[in-house]
Amino acid sequence: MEYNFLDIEKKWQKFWEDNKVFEAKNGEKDKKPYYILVEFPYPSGVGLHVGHVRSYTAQDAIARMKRMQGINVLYPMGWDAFGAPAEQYAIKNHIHPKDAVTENIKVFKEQMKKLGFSFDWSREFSTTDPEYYKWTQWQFLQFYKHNMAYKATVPVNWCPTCKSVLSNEDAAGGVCERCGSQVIQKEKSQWMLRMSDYAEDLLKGLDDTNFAQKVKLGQINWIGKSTGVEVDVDIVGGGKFSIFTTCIETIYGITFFVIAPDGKLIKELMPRVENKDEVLAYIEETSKKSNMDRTELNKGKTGVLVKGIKAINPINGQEVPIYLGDFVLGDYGTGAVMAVPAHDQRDYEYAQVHKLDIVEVITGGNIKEKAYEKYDYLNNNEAKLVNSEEFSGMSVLEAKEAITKMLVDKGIGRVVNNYKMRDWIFSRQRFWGEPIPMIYCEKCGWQPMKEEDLPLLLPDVAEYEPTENGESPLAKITEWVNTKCPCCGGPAKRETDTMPNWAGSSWYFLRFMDPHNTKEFASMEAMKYWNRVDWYNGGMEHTARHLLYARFWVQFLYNIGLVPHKEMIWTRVSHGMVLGSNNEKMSKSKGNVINPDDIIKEVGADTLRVYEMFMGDYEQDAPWSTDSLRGCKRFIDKVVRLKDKVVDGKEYSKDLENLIHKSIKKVEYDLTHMAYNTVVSTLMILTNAYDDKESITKEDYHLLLTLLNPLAPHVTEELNEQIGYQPICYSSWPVYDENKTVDNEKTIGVQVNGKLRASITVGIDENEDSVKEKALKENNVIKFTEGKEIVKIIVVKGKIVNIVVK
RNA sequence: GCCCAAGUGGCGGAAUAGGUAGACGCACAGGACUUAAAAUCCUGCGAGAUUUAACCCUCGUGCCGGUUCAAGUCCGGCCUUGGGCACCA
Repeated sequence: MEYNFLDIEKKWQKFWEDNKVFEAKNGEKDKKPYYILVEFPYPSGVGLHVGHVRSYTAQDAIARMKRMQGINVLYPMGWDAFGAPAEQYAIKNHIHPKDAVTENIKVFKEQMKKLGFSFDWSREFSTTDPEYYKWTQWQFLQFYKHNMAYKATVPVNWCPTCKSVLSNEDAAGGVCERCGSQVIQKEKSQWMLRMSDYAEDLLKGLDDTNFAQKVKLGQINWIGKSTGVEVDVDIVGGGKFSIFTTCIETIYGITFFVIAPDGKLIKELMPRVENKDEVLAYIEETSKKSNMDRTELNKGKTGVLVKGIKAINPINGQEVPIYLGDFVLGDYGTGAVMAVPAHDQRDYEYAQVHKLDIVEVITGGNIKEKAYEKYDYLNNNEAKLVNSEEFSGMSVLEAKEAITKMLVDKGIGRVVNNYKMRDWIFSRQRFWGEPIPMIYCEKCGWQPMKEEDLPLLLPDVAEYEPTENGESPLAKITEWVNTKCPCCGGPAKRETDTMPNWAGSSWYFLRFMDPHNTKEFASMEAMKYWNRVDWYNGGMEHTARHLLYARFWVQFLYNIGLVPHKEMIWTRVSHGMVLGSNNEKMSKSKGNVINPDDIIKEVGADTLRVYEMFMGDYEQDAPWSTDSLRGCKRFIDKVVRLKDKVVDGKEYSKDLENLIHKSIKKVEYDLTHMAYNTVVSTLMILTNAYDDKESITKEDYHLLLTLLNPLAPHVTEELNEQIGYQPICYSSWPVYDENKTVDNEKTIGVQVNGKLRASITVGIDENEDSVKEKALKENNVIKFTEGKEIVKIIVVKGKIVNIVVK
């Protein structure tokens, strides 16, 4: 029997929409609130990906089950629609990005509706809506007013051919993605957010979340805390600088210092440098290299001696040379390092290239071949200091402590933490983003716009190309740029850079709690009601950056009293990708892309949903298999056919009761533990058991349909209606009876010396002696125990018997 | 290089607290129904030996070792694949 899934799915989608079944109400007191979130998509021109279907279905299933359990579920959807692709598309096709985005959103929304996701559409918004970005801009002003936003000159990736600023992604490999020319570094004045001030709080805040461990680790790695000592170093003939090290125990091994070519220090030293030309040339060369070149090519080998200036090793007064090397970064630590070639492989290679001394200060390695590094000597209890004056003979840990203490006591050392995480570069030289609401006045400097003048709308323009010198296209619109200074009223100019894509997505989950508020970005009352995002699902690719930005944003809002928790996201989980059938990432060029629309037409949304839940471990990548999809269609068809076996009956069939209660328990547990694939297999087992019977009761059938409903909502509603029940979306989730999930009898294995030899059926409360007796009577057990001494018999109740013989 | 995850049949994968490895599905093979096909139903399906036949006979969860009455699961050491970070001092 065929069922007409296309009509059925349309019918129920309309029913849910007409009856506003999935709209969540703020402040509902009788129900527990629960906030389920999936990352809102970037509405690209290619439409929804089958990967979206996987995570949206998973969260949808939880939402549907929880609603039936009487919980007030918030499951919202919106659009993260600012960003470069829409702008590129607009440039190519000469249409306004707004129009492209509107069109794409329409397609996405239609696709989502066709999949039957139970989103609360009444809360929908796009980050590109002025009513939304008004508040993004407002929040930027709060950052500014609390001295958390500032202007700084930072190097950006610059393509000299396209005359355009590139993101790190577009400049991968040091080559412009569009035209292939060499990317260089160009200094630009940019808005920055003081995110590094929050490094420690972002680290500590993780304790107040329930993020998956790998997500936490991703955050920790990104923040990159390291504890070490900052030491002042005097320069021969006056002046000084500082270095940062995590290996202070090796300080006697210093044979040179290396300073960053892009740092401040070399600029200060310049007047005293004897080989100015050489040094300047090296600085110039470095500035041409993108970060990619600096990190990937010529690792640790390039550099130039700074002639005429020597530094003094602070611990023993030795004079050593100073080098310029591009492996030292101007914006990490102090922009200068002590080089100990004997105990750092990078310094070691550098010393070899530049023919510098290598002095061993920790025993245990073979420094003739390579550096004896931290990782190795810390794991060697025998390692002792040498060539280190009074510290010689100490263990590494003793020396670390003693040397630190001495430097601190002398006032030339400080214990400090450094973080890899930098401040957030918040400017983009792009049109399609939130305008930054700042105004520059010759007299008053940078001034924030008045809050009541927000939103600062993006103007309509005809051209989206950046200017010759890489300014945002907004710079070309003089009538928009020229304005009055909010402070003195004199002539002033607007900031023409826009915000990054990450801005709008850093707080959208707060807006969903109160999306129509015109007075605030979200009321404290609404946020207190929903409390926080209970369950946030997204791809692993966003766990580092998006999540970190969002947490930073929220922590700032918390610190100025605008949100109820310092962490507004409780659980964060990630899903695996849906790969092409060839086990590779889906892409147009590989020709392995599956379009959900085609699948819906062919087998229906319910089948697609069930298949994507069944395809494998949710957190793991899984390849697409059309054969397996058909198997899921067969399963749904079987459920449909079961209707012919239904007879009246308000109770579960006696012989199914046990399996039914077990199934309820397992489906409920697995759904909330992301074991979606076993939810499907459990329901297949139940279906097969029904199918083995001549007839089943209406109640049996209704139960199966209810359990399957979160995954396959349309067909289950239809069949449920046909047997005369009220809609499942208005029904309660079944409650299992623990007593009825337990088997009265169980078949357990009997082992002899750990090898399975027989199986016996035992009662649930059968005493140990009786079980032992049964086990020993088995023919095969006798065969293996005959003539041997029974040492002991282990009986694990309901599980196994193991007879140990000698 | 560092960090993380994962390695189980022909394939996707199951095994919730160390307790009968391979649930469920796919593919494949044989059969039933049919004029035929599709659909459906039934049977088999890790490897190997042995056998007239059958069997819980042996081996088997990436490799080597260990702990345990018992290891896919725990411990130590490797190998491979995928992902993230990467000259971070």
